[in-house]
Amino acid sequence: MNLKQLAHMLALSQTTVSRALNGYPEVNEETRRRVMDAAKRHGYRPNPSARRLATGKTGMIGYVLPTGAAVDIDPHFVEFLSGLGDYARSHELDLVLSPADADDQETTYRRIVANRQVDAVYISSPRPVDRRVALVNTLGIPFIVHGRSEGFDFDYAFTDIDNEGAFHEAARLLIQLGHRRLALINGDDRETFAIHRERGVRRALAASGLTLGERHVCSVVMTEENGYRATRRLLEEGDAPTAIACSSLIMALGVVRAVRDLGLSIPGDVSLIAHDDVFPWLRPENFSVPLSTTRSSIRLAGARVAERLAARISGLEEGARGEVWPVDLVVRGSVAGAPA
Amino acid sequence: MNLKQLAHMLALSQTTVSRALNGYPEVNEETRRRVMDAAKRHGYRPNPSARRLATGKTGMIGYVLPTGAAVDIDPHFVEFLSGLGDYARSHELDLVLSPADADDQETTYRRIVANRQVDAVYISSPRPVDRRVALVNTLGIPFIVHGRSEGFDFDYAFTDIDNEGAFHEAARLLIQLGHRRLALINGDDRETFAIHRERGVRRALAASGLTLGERHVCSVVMTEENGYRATRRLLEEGDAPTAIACSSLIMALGVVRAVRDLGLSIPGDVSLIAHDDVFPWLRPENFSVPLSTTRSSIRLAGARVAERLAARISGLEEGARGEVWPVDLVVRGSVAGAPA
DNA sequence: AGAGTCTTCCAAAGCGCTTTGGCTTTTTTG
DNA sequence: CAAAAAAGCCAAAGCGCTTTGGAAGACTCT
Repeated sequence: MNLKQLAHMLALSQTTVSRALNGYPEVNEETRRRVMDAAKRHGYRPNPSARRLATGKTGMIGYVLPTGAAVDIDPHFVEFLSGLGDYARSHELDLVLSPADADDQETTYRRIVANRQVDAVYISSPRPVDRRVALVNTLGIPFIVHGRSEGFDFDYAFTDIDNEGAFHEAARLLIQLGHRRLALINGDDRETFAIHRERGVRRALAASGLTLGERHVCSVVMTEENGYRATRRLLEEGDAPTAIACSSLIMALGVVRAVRDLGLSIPGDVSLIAHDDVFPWLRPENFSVPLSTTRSSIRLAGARVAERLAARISGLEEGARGEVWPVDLVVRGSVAGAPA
Repeated sequence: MNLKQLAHMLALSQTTVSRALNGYPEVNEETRRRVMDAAKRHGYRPNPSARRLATGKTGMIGYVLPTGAAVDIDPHFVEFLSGLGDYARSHELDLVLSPADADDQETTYRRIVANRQVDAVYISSPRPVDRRVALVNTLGIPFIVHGRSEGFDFDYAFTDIDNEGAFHEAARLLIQLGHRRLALINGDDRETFAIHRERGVRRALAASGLTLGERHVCSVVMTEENGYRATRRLLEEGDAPTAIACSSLIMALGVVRAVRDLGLSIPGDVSLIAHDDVFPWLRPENFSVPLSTTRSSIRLAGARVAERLAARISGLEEGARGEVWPVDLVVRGSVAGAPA
């Protein structure tokens, strides 16, 4: 059933039917009702391909997915997606993932914009002066950055959490408990979130006249294994830290394992606070020693990004508004006063 | 730059240019070269929306993503996606995720087929007599099932691993080591893979005149927490098993934690074998006690599914061919002879 | 040389929708 | 009550591509 047929059976023109369906004002309310009614009764659904061609609107939001044998999609992605999808569903939006060579995403961005394959895109895991942000900004497609990039001469729209504040609070708590040697097991420090977290820790230390030892901060891909290795290294060297801040729950698993393997205990010998993105399948309260965390649901962020993208697509949101969400500090059993 | 302009500047008709570009035979080879050349030089790319409208081909493969506040996307998904994306990229295919109410995916399937939004779809985590498989089969869109459904009166194309064989081998090994009381911590037993795994274990036990105790098999969502709980329950009750087969590495984390919390050891008191889907961020060889696994890369499966979908789209693959991949049994330190 | 066959190209008709510009008819207004 | 404005509808022109049905010219064959 296409528009032509529907119009014919209503003895109206395609123009009128189209306008009635799309809520244009220049059609009699009764006519509109008739049309709407007939459309529903016959299950008429405008052909999206045709609509696309005519309007340029696709009803899809895009994401350029870096791929390659050596590229691992972050498990956070799926949780973010969960939130995004949930919102998208309620607004009849689809999500298109365009796989790209991790080293050449530009081509793909240009393609999806030039081809008008999507109405808007989002960018995740940004770095300072992220090229993707600059590119997408000049290409002129609506977009939201999940996270923050920095150092541009333009503003843009983003949704981020207060990583610096979160880790500042975490470090401050540890310092208050008497810890003097903190360590930070961080994610990839080319990404902004990691930079912000480190900054937060340093700021808290500095406020008490302390510093973050050079060997007490490390930046690794956030795997269980790397958490383990980093912790072994930290605790086996001289000048071992008495408290660790950790950028992910998955790494924290490794931290816990390493501490135990060394015959030490949490929080007796080492206090631990990790960042929790709120995975349903890995809960900090269920660690052997319940884990203190800085908590922010990445799923909620996904839903929010979708919401903002939808708003931008329909012109309800404009401008370069950035928003920063506060992060909860949840104290559980994994922190205690510094050992004597 | 569109076809019209390109044709005009070449002093050819749109027909010829279109045909030259799409490799039709009825065009002079030299003309074709000229066209190809000009197209490349001017960066001409056919508008996909227009092509879609004309041909119905979208260059996209679809996946219906169940969503909802209570729905968690399986972390396996992202790894599968990784492989899928990697292959899709090399073939200029995009992936569109259509979020659907988890309880009403049918509407979404019907929509994407009726609207011709994608050229093919894949289905994951199938159950026996899975409605999605039946639906998609009648809708007549090319599809591949990742996993297996059962009990239909028709055949279909799938790519699956030998879950039964894998768990049969694992159980057989444990039995050979003298274990008599095995337990299985399984995934959702409404899904085929879990059913197959249980069947494998039972078959191995039966071959030695043993059975799987009713309380020795459990079916849970595959989280660390559930692995922990299941293990506590298993080991604290009478008639505790001396060996555990576990359907996922994430649950195995919980198993290990529970065993340790009970003051027991692996493999001294309990032997453990888990299924490893090969996550880059969680490796069985890095468990405190290196974990024996049945191993099959879900990422490779993703790439294979993409490959088959691409083949089906271009008509290179037909029929209801199903393929079943063998699974490696990798023995590491977590298994040993049964305690006396 | 004339008929038949390829080869190579083209004009035009879709694909199904939106939107422009215009034409009636009805309502408002001075 | 005539003129102006508003309301309600339509025909037709796109959007940019593919594909059908020819047609002209080149080639083969008897």
